[in-house]
Amino acid sequence: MNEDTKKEDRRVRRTRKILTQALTELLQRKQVNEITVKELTDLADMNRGTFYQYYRDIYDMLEKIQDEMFEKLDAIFSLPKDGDVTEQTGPILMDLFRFIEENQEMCRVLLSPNGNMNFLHRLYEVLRNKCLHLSLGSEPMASKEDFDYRYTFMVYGVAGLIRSWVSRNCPEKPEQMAELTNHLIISGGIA
Amino acid sequence: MNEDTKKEDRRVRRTRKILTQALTELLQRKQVNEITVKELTDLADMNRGTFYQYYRDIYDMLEKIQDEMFEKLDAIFSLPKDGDVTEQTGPILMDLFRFIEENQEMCRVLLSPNGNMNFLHRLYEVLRNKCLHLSLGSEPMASKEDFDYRYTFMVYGVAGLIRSWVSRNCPEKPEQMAELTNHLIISGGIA
DNA sequence: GTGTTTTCGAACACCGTGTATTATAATGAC
DNA sequence: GTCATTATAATACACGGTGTTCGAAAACAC
Repeated sequence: MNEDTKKEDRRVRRTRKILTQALTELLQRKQVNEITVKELTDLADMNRGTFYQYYRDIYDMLEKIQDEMFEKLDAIFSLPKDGDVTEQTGPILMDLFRFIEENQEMCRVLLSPNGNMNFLHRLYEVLRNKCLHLSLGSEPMASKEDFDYRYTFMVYGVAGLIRSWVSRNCPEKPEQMAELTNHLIISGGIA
Repeated sequence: MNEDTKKEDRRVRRTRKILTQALTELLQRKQVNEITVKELTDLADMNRGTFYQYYRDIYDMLEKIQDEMFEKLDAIFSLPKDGDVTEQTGPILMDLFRFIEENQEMCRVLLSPNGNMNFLHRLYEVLRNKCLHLSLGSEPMASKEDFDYRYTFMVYGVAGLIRSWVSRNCPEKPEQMAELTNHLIISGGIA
């Protein structure tokens, strides 16, 4: 029994899981704003009042699900790595794409047109702070703003890759995507 | 009296304008899902029933506002250009950034964390189909998928530039942004 | 001015919301 | 297995926004 589960009753895990599954299913066919708590709990075959024991409303639920995802992601990036390769983006990107593949269903939904802009922004922050520490020093000269725009260009580019990948149901392997990404951000004139 | 206004009663224009202004104001301080029709029409000092004469609900309104924006944008890109410079992205990007600057308030809201993923996707489509016709043929060899990912990387990169720009209240001139963008997509290894 | 169109004010039923209460069932510790 | 604890179910409730309707008043185009 690990750190995550020991605090939770088995019923709580079950309830959260079923609710999340139901929400994922609903999000695949309609927008968040069209989803009611009643509808969700009906689909989950669950008492409506139980929902409110965990979430304030549908949006709160979606946010909490995202919180969980980014907590896990942070945990992955906080793991000690072999040797001292903290400057290498390759292995980090590998971890990233593996994680996204594992959570592709939710990622696909959240990055779709019906998705959530906040999710994209949080992904952007993670990419920027944890995955893509690049030195743009090789460029001859650039202002602070210039640097920032280049960085943004690159980070959003990677976010776009991820969106495209999951929307196609992840046909490429995470390793391939990590390699492609690495290539694009290096040969992409921003390195 | 031009094509756009002749169909509309002055009152209709006024009503639409006031409602749009009120929505823009509300969107700056709260999320879409927290906005009610009652609240909107109260702020607009307008009968609630009048709202329903034009929109089904808040989301419908937001969508129709976006429709208008992209219609205008399409119109701009359909304008005949001097000479035969259809292969040049520079002037097109200039038009694009000028348009975004003019509509920066709404763009800022729609690209913020409280924003609308559908708007980003539509922007993506416009960029891809109208603004960034690039030949990636100079690359030695690439599969169809590879090409697509590179393209996505670039287009999302530009979308990121736009988001970053409007979120800072457009400190740079549209011309500067067009130039920067042009530089990034050309020297950006994708050319 | 006249006919038309829009907005307003008011009323209405409807339904999801959020909360509370009690009873029942599942769980974990022993 | 027993027991105390905790989660879920069942039900009821008031509340408020929704979406629609109607006639009256106002604004409009000509």
